[in-house]
Amino acid sequence: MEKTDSRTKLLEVGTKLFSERGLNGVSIRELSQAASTSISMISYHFGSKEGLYSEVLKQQFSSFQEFHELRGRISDPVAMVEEYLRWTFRRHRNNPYLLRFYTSELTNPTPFFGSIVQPVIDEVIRSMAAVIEEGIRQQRFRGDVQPTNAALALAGMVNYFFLSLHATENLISHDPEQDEKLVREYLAIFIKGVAAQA
Amino acid sequence: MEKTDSRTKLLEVGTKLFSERGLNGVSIRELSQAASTSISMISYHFGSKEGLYSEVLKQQFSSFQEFHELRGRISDPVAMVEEYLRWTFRRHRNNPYLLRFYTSELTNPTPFFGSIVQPVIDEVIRSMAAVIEEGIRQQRFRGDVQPTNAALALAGMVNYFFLSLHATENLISHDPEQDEKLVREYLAIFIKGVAAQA
DNA sequence: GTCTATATTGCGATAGAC
DNA sequence: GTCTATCGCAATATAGAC
Repeated sequence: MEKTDSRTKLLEVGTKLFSERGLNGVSIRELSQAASTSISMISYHFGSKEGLYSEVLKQQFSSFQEFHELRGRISDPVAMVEEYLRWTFRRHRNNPYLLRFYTSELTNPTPFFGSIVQPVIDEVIRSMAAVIEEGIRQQRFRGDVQPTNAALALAGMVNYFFLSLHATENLISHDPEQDEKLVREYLAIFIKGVAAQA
Repeated sequence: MEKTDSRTKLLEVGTKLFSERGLNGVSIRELSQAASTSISMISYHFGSKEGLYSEVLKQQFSSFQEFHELRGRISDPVAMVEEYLRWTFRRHRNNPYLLRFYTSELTNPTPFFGSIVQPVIDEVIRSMAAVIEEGIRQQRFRGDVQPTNAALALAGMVNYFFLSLHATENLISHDPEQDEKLVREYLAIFIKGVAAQA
C-alpha cells in the first residue's frame, strides 16, 4: 500500500524540481538525494534523466482530459467560455507546477515538446476557436471577430495571470478565494469584447 | 570601426543561445566557439558565464525605455491602450529574443530576476493600471473594472500571442504584415470589453 | 529493487605565454 | 586582448554486489 517507492518518489521530486529549474537546471544527483534514493534508480526506472523528465511531462499534460468532458457537455458558447475560464483557474490551482512546464516548454523547448505539449495546445485552441465560431454563427458575437485570434486572446488573458504570479505578488491579491471574482471579471471583458452590438 | 571584437561577438551569440536554451542549457565552450574566440574571453570580459548572461539580460530589458516616452506623450486612455499594443508588437518584432528571456525568467528565475526583470514588469503593469483607472474616472470604462486585473489581461492577450508563436504556427498566420490588423482586433476586444455602457 | 563504486565525459574557471 | 593548456570538480551513466 505504501506507494512511496523510489519510482513514485522520483516522479514527485522530479515534478517539483524540473518545474522550478527546467530539465538542464537539475542534476540526477540532486534528484536522487531529494528522493532519498540513489542515482542509479533513475536509469533503472526511467532509462535516463530525460526519461524521467518526459514521464513527468506526460503526467502533467494528462490533466487535459477534463477539457474533453467539458466540451462534450456544454454547447452554449458563452457558457463554454465561462467554463473554460473556470477550468483553467481550477487546473492551475490544483496543480501549481503545470504552467511552469507549459511555458518552459514554449520558451525553451525540450525534445518532448512536439510529442507531448504541442498536440494539447493545438486541440484546446482549435476547440475554443470553434466555440467562438459558433457564437458568431448565432450572431451573439461580432462577425468581424477572428475566431482563432480571439481564442488565443482568451487563453492569453487567463494563463498570463498565472504566468506572472510571482512577478505580480505585490500588485495583485493571489488569494484563491478571489478566483471566482476573477473568472467573472475576465468573462465580462472577453464576452463584452466580442459581443455583437445589442 | 570593426565592432566585431570578442566582447561584442560574445554578447551577440549569448543573446541567441541563452534565449533558446536558458542559462543552464549553454556551456561556455559552446559560447566561445560560436563567437569564434576562446573560453577564457568570457572570464576576461564578464567575469563568468553568469556575468555574460546578466549583461545580455540588461541589454534586452533596456528596450523598455521607449515605454516611458510613450506614456509621457499620450494622455488619452484609449489611445494609450492602442499605443501599448502597437509598442508591444513592434518590440517583439524588432527583438525576437526578448519574450524568451522574459518568460524564461518568469518561469525559471535566475538570480537576476529580482534586479533586472521584476522592476520592469512592475512599472509597465502599474502604468497601464493607472491608464485604465483614468478611463474609469472619465466614465469611458466601466466602474466595476479592476484596473490592475484589466492591465494584466491586456498584457496577457498580446504577450501570449508571441509566447505561443511556434505552438500556433499551423493555426495562425504569423506574417508581420498582419500585425496592424491584430492590434486593432485586440484593441476592439479589450476596449469594448471594459467600455462603459453607451 | 536498491545500493556502492567507478568509468568517462564535459563543465567552469584560471595560469601563464605571447 | 587573446590564446593554449590544465586544474578540479560535477555531470551522466553503468557494472556488479546484495
